[in-house]
Amino acid sequence: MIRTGPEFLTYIEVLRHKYPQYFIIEKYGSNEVILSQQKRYHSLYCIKTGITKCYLSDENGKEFIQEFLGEGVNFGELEFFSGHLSFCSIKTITNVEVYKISYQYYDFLLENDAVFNRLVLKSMALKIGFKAPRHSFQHSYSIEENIIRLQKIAPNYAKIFSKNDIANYLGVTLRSLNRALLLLK
Amino acid sequence: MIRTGPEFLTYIEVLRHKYPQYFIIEKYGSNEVILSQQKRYHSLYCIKTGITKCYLSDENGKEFIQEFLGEGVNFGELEFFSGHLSFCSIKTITNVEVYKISYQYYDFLLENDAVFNRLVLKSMALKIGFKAPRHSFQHSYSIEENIIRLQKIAPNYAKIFSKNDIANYLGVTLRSLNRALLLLK
DNA sequence: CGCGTAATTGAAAAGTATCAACACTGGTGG
DNA sequence: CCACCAGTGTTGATACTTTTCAATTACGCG
Repeated sequence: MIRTGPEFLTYIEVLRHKYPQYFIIEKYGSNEVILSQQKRYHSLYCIKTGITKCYLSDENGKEFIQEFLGEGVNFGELEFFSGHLSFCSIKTITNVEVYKISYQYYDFLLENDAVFNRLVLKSMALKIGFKAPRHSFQHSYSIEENIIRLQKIAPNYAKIFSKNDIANYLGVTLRSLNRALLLLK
Repeated sequence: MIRTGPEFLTYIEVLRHKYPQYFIIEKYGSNEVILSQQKRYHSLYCIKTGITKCYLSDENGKEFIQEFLGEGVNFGELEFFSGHLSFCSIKTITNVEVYKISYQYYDFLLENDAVFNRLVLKSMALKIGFKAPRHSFQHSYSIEENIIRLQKIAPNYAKIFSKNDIANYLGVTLRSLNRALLLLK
């Protein structure tokens, strides 16, 4: 449920010793926006500690949560490659530390470090593979079944996420989520 | 609605002159399965001509269409990087020609051709950026609004895709799609 | 012409959203 | 110590949307 990228994070830590000036650590409290959709940024981010949510909001202000991101997951790379504005917003859930790498240095690392390059490719492949089946599954099964699945993947999910976030993650209203939880008891 | 990758295709054609033995052309008729989900493959594919659909099917046999793929889009790369089985199935809609590149050669090109490497990264970034907002939009708006959006993006969509495919793409039943179409008249 | 597939439509059932009221909690200030 | 408040969570009633099921028609092709 919370995607992580330990392999990527480990390698970031290695690179940081070689190029310390490339990596800036930023700290956030809970409920802070790191990236806002439809804006221009100039850095890649990689989560060092903590949990964030990646979401799109529509004009009514409703959040559609794509996924929860944990340690080692990077974001901001899509915009670098595509040249587009940011696709989604990133907001912290817990306290969060991120490594921030300017696009300039990111580009350098991609060109000159084959291991890094391959890890970036792999992390993007995993990102796609993670997102795709989620919507399909949620669509094919009832809310109850989706909750059961959540409980299996992350038994402590209720302690980490607010009810609202869970509802937005499942793509249903809070009311429907509550009814489904009642039926499960 | 139909994602394409002209830039990637152009470069594939260039590479093909340099390494002709790397690229095998395969031809398919309509309604043929090129990739089947949860299987192991050993090649990357890039669409030369024609249209395919990328979908996941659940145990009831229902297809959940992720996206329609057109010229220059590649698939089979996620499995190469992640080492997982195929995420989704790919089935042709029209007649299709694909370039097939073995993972071995793909790997070689990634390591030794920086332009190719960057195009692969870009195409993956676009793939993510294309898929993400779709489910969000479909969820936030009514079926009618989604159809109107389809008509704007692809005015001739009805000539290319069956009603069933369109319903599966929008994530609704055929019955609901038909009712929405009636209401629009 | 007959067959299978695709498309259409109606009626009932199931699922979900909307709206509104109310409970619980922790923190703040009188 | 209590009253108040904001944020979060809970619940009921109703309206609306979508699915399910079933029956029927239209179309392309051997």
